[in-house]
Amino acid sequence: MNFTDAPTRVSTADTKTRILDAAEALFVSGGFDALSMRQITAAAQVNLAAVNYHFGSKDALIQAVLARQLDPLHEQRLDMLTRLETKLGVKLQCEHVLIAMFLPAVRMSRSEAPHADRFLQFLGRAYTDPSAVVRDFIDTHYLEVLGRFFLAFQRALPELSIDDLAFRLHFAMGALSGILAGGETQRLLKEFTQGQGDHESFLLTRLITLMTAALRVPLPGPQDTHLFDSVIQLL
Amino acid sequence: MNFTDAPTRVSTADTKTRILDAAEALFVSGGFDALSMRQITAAAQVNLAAVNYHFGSKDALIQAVLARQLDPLHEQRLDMLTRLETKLGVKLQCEHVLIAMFLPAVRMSRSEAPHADRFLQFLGRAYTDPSAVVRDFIDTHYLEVLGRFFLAFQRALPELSIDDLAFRLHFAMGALSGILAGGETQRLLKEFTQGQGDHESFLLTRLITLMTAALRVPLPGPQDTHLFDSVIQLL
DNA sequence: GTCTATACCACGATAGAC
DNA sequence: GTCTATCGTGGTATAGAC
Repeated sequence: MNFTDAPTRVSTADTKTRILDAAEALFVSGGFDALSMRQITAAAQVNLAAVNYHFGSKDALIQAVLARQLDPLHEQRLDMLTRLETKLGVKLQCEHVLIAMFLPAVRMSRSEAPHADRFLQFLGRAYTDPSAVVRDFIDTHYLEVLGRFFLAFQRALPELSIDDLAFRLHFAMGALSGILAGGETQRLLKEFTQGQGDHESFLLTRLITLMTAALRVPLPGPQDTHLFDSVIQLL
Repeated sequence: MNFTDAPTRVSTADTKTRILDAAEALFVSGGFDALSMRQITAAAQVNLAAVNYHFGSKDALIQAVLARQLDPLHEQRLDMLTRLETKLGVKLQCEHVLIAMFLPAVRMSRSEAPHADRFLQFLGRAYTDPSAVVRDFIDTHYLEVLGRFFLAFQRALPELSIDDLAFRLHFAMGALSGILAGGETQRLLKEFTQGQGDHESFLLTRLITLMTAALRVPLPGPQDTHLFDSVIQLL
């Protein structure tokens, strides 16, 4: 009496789920560009038109794939931030906020959910994929979470103006993307996956240290450009 | 006796140059994806097959467009770095190296070359374009220059191990991309273009301050993860 | 050597039959 | 819900004119 089949290579689940699974696997392998409707439908063993029927378009399909993985992540991020805020109150530092951003992803990759082992690979793809569809979705889908984290950063870094904080957060988030996109990704993922606590702590601390430095360093005033001007003299 | 024509909307130059100009203009407007062979050849008033004949492929064409603008930039960057190194010797700081990376772009945008005014727009596109072709070209084309700058950073930051420096440079360069890709781009470009020295100094100093902070902050040791561990306790 | 006309194949999307 | 047929557009390849 096997009404719920064990997951096999080609799932016996309904068409919609089969399409989602196939698209997700192909997306992790090669990103959005290297992914055609004909490939997806062939892998999922459904008809070419099925994607358009169930999701409306290729863009909508990839957004459904992204949402299925990112929604729980964002939930955990918000949850962890809330718990840290209530427990620490005014003692909340920007390091804590950064932890609330990074730790849930590591945690989820170790859960016992269906594709948890591939989760960090998926996350790396999603955050670094060059296609406009993926980037737009990440941005808009992040808005709510980012707004919540922005407020937390504001409280942790009251000495920064709103504009300055936005500037530096752009800087710091870009830096994270740079790390993920660069050659360090594999090493990071390996450490994240294999690390038994020590590596994880060390690497997270490392990332958070660099980010905190950029978030906390005081800016020179408009008149305080001695170094720059003196260099100009040399040229 | 006008053998050298004044630049008009549709140049009377040879086919190859006309294609390059048309592709460059369209690239600045909408990026690589929003750019088709049929659009390019129509704008350049040449046959569709001309691109393939002269450049081999659409990818090769865009690489030629990129090289025409970026080669002089890299030359100036290396030149400025060399001059700073010879003048400052062991007193070279990482701020100076960063200046050698950023200032040439600002300088070139104010030169009297044909399309100098559009240069920063072009640069913004080139460094943030999501397409794989553009990114790969930028990366590989940068390798020589980046290697040279990496050595300069090594001398300016002898306390960092090679691995650590590589990690932090990825971080810092990703941050720069984040700034360029984010909503700050327009403001930056505007300041860069309009600024008469004060704004330029201030913004460059601002960027360089954040980067220097991330490059110079000491990392906690492997055992020194108190903050992190204490936070873990809370959750 | 240059340039043109044209054919080719893969893509995403859609209408309409079943 | 599912399928087939087909459309428009993309990059590319080539035969042949000049």
